[in-house]
Amino acid sequence: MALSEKKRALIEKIGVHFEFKGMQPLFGRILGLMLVHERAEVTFDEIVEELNVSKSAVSNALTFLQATGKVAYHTKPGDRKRYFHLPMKDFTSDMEKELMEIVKFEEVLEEVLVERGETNADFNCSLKEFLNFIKFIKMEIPVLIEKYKQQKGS
Amino acid sequence: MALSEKKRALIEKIGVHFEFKGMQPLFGRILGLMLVHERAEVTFDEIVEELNVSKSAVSNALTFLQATGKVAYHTKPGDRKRYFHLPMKDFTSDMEKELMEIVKFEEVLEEVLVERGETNADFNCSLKEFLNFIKFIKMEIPVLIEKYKQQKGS
DNA sequence: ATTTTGGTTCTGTAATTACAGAATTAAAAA
DNA sequence: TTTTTAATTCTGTAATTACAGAACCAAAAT
Repeated sequence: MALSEKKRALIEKIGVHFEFKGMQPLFGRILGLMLVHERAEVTFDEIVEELNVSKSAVSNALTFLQATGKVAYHTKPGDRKRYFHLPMKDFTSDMEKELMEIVKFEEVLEEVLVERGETNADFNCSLKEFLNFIKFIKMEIPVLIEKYKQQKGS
Repeated sequence: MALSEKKRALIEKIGVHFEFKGMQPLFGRILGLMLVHERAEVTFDEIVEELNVSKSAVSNALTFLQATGKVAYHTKPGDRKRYFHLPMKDFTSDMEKELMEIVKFEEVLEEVLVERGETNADFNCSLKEFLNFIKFIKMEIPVLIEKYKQQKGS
């Protein structure tokens, strides 16, 4: 299955996307390959061949991606290969985690506020406002996601 | 102004937080210093001394942090120094940008869907569902932030 | 006019990252 | 039993990152 030029370009684009999120380049490209691949699943060797990388790199990448829940695999009867794929079932909770990661800063800011003296009332006030805002977002994100699930179900 | 041990620890913690977001360690520690500092503003030299880093490192960091809008400075009459600080006014739009960054993936996924054939209806369907979800979140985030502003104003 | 202050820019480097390649292993096939 | 397949693990390395240090520069103070 030779990939089209367009698909190859997309894999690179997806790779860059995940690289921006702190992942190693190859890790993101593997996710990209799974996304654009017709079967939406790839074997170890297919990754090696399509992306032109070493087996060691693929092995490390798959170990990491599986450990972090980004990738899973299934097997087929009478076939020794593993078929790696994206676990698409629960993307909502994935997204929720990502969104909540941003508001994690709340905890640190709370500590900052405790540690700060009273000499700079203006700044302390801004900080408190910011904290209120973060807390608001933190509370509303799960509500938002629940709202989506409701709407979808109806 | 000698910083307390607790504040120093907090600076490191904040540094790690921003390092996780892809920033250089020092960049995050400078933001941390500004957060815990009583005056909530620091001079170039104060950064050098409190964080025990070179002037070049501080210069580079401040250039970057100002370019990306994370840091600003003001001056004082009869004082040549710049007083660097966090621009706390518009943290809501900062947060909005961060949240919207996550849903940027929508654009790439849309391209993926266009490029995929019809052979894997199941996967394509999951992809479409995921896209719907991302679009929903993308639409609702600005609404959420507006809601906060309303509530605060009243 | 020269020195000092506040900061920048350039050059080098230790440490880390992101792999490649070879050796290795474990299970299944021949 | 030997060989093949599917993957892992270990070792090395090119490239990049995150700084330090020194030289430099411009404006203000002396």
